[in-house]
Amino acid sequence: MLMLSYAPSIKQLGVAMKPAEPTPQRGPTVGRGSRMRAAVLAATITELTETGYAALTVDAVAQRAGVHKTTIYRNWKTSDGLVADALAHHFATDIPIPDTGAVKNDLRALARALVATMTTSAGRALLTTALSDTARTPRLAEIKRALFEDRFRRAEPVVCRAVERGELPTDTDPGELLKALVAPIYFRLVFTGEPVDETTADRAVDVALAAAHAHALSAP
Amino acid sequence: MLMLSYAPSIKQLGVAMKPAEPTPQRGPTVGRGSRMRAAVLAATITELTETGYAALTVDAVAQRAGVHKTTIYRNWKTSDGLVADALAHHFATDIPIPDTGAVKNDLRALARALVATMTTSAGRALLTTALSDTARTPRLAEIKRALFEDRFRRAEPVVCRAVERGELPTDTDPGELLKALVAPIYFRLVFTGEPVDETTADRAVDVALAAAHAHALSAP
DNA sequence: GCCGCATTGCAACCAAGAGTTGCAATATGC
DNA sequence: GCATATTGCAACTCTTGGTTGCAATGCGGC
Repeated sequence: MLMLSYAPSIKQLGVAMKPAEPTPQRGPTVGRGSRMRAAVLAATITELTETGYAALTVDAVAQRAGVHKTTIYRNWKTSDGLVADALAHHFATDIPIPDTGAVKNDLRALARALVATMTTSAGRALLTTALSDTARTPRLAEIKRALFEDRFRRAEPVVCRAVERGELPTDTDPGELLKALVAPIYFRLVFTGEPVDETTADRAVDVALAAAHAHALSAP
Repeated sequence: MLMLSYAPSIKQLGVAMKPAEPTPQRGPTVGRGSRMRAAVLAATITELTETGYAALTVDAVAQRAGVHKTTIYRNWKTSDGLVADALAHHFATDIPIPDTGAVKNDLRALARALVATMTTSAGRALLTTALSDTARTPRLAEIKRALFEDRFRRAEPVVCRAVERGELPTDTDPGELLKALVAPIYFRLVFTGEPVDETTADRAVDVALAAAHAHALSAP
């Protein structure tokens, strides 16, 4: 399905992707292994954004990374594991939790940050990959959970503080409100394909706050 | 096995298929061709629900349908076309548009109908298939559009009638309200995997109505 | 500087699925 | 019953996923 014509300059392109900054958690092994790792993960992300998850080829990733196919198979058990590893590595940055003193500002910051990350090419690749077939690939399902659900949990204090300040009804469920906040954004990204920008984020905030004030977001 | 009937809307979707009627002037021929067709489409749905779209093989569909692989390749141009055809047939039933005289009841009927169709095994198969890789398979993208967006357009009169009755603010945008209605349902189905039932549907109605009354769903 | 060892490159494999083709068998509509 | 279109069947090619044995090379320790 994927035609791969041999390009002699691929090795030059692959190395220029990401500076070898492997963040070795264990000290001594800063050998070629980690350089290979960084190159392969970067190449995987690039391949995901360009050809998509369904058409991803291990050979293409290997050539883009300037590495042989066998090396990838020896360092990652499956191609799903490779993709999951690359996505987790690329999206490992923690979302900053705002605390401006006003719910509306805090939620706007959260929603806009979400829109910002998901409208990048890597963000779209993450969406299509995480939603592709997680039922059969536990590793991807785990990544999905980590990248979507766990971010909720970190954002819940924003809602709790608002309730304590009296800005929101006491029966407001933090998880419900956050889901009501991001659901329309994800829906547009995944289903309708409408353009999503800061206006979309701000409108989502208004909808979620209106629902909370109407006591429609109490604990289920 | 499910019995499938012909749906005239398929041809509007542009799904690649060979017309089963060699003599169109004399009505549909109920020869072996259409029996084969029905069996193959039903087998495709079953395979989708059991093994998923990514792992779908034409051979498996053929064996399940009691048909040879060649027959499928001769009647459908690509496997994507087969899947698109099967999904379009299976979900060709128009959602009934309620008109009870009260918005809340109408929206509840819509939301509950959506939940009912999407919580079946075929509904889940539709979701995972439509979200798998629509960027590279135009036919699946078209099916997605037809099955998600177009249902909105048919449901818009529900909102328009409510505005005319004075139940909703005059600045309410029908599309925005319907998107706010279904987004949390799809979000739970696709992302969080929470159990989705009629309670979820009713809560989505409350959220959407609260947002509309707060003028948060005006035209964008 | 040199050496041992782990890692990588390489080519050759195997397995499986997509898709095609020529021909025989068969059911359908007349 | 017969002509014709449709299906079954087997064999084939091509691509991709994934593995293996062996040679080559880079790394860290001395």
